[in-house]
Amino acid sequence: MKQDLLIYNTLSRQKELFKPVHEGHVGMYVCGPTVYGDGHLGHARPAITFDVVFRYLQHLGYKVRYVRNITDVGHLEHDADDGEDKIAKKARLEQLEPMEVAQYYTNRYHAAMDALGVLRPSIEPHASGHIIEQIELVKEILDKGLAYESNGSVYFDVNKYQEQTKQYGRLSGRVLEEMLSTTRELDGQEEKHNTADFALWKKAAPEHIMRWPSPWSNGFPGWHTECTAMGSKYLGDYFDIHGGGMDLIFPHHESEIAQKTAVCGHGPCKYWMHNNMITINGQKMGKSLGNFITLDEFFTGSHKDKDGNEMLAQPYSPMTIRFFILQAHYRGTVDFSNEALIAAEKGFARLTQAYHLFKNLQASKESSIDISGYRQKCYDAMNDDFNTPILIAHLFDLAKVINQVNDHHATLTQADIDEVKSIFDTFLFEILGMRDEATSDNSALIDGLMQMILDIRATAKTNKDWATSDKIRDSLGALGVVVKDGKDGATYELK
RNA sequence: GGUCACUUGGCCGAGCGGCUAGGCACAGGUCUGCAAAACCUGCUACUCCGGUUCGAAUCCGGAAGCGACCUCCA
Repeated sequence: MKQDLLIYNTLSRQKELFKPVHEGHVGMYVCGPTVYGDGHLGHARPAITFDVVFRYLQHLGYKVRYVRNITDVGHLEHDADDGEDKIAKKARLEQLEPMEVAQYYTNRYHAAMDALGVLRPSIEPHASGHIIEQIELVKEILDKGLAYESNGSVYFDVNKYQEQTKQYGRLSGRVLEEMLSTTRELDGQEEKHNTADFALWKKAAPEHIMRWPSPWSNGFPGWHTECTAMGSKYLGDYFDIHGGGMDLIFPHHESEIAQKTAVCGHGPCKYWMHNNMITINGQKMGKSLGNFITLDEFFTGSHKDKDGNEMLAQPYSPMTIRFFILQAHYRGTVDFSNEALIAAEKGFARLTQAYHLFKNLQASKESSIDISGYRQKCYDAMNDDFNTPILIAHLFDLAKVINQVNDHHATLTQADIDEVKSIFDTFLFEILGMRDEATSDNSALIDGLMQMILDIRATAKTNKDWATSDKIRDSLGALGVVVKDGKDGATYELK
């Protein structure tokens, strides 16, 4: 089935019809985590957003190479003049090897992403493993005359680049002249010819332990070189989609475009996609503000803010977090609140409970509801710049249909039942990547046991032995099994 | 200070000029031994002020509020 997919391109600030650079193939690069701390809710957003993009493109039949990097070097500490690597600083504090710290947090990141149902990318390159490629990139930019060496560091010459290309600021909508007049005074700027210039290579201070030899100094690569170098290496000089959080548009992605354009004469990709932020009390959740809640804290339900107040009313399962994020469009902000999370949890439970009804849904000769348009409506939602909230609304409509059939308020033919189930399988599980948390390896056994127990309870009810029937229900309830009496007997749900 | 977004019912959240999503919460009802679930019904909103239009939450102008970026950040 051919689907016309529209993607909002930050570069043009409008939705564009997606046409891959190479027919049938898609190259996608997404900025991954800096592994020097636990992932928080903000990290879940791009991971889940682009996971859905990845899944949907594959569903449409594209062969997708998805690259998401691990940043384990290069980003400077807050006091940028120290020239001290974030990883190195944390490592010294904890008396660990820098790479040990990076590995530790990489493992924890992977565990959290697995729990959230985020598929592993095709390639997950580490910045530290691509120092040579980054040095080569710096050399090329120097050869083009668009960078200069200064005291062992190398800086990108933004002014000169701008004279030649007029491209700087195109992605972020910035005007260079204005920036030059409004940029704040920063320490350690004396090496730069201009405040807008950015580092391609940084000379390491003596105490800096993460360092590599280069033609200019023992040091480390600049903030933006890894994505340019690794993107080119694995996806070529011009690939399809580059993604990341909106806060990376400037300076990170603007600089990436500058670096790539300096070398190739054009930017790295055709479509730039940016997810919006998650806010907490209306403010961006972020490291610098110290108002973030880690994913593990969500899963366990315990997080104290700086005043010692418990922020989480209860634990939230990974699927609740995922559903919460997917219920908003990726370009809008999402405000964290317990109320919204609980609503997401209940909403998703509604969908899974409806899904569980498929196995004992009775087919009829005729369908009283026309469900023929739903599959395409679901595609239409996804095709409109990955409008997952609309898709979910359609699934809720179908859940209602299922419940109506189950209550004999509506009828569906077997073919229509199969179609609805197929839509759920395709869109809820395959594309949105939701996982049915009630299913487990023991589900067949549990199912058998539960049928037996419910049988006994039905007998008790027939005998009007309410004491026994209530005892069974209460005991199961204590174990987290909800008994639901219906017209055609009882069913159960694992909580 | 500069640039760019956003402001929808009790809460979350779609919407891209007319038919006024969806979820959660709430209220009434059906079913039930009771409860829960499900189903039915109700609740009808677009920050403000102008303008364009037969018609605007939706387009244009202005105001207010809030946020992001300009500095590591998803």
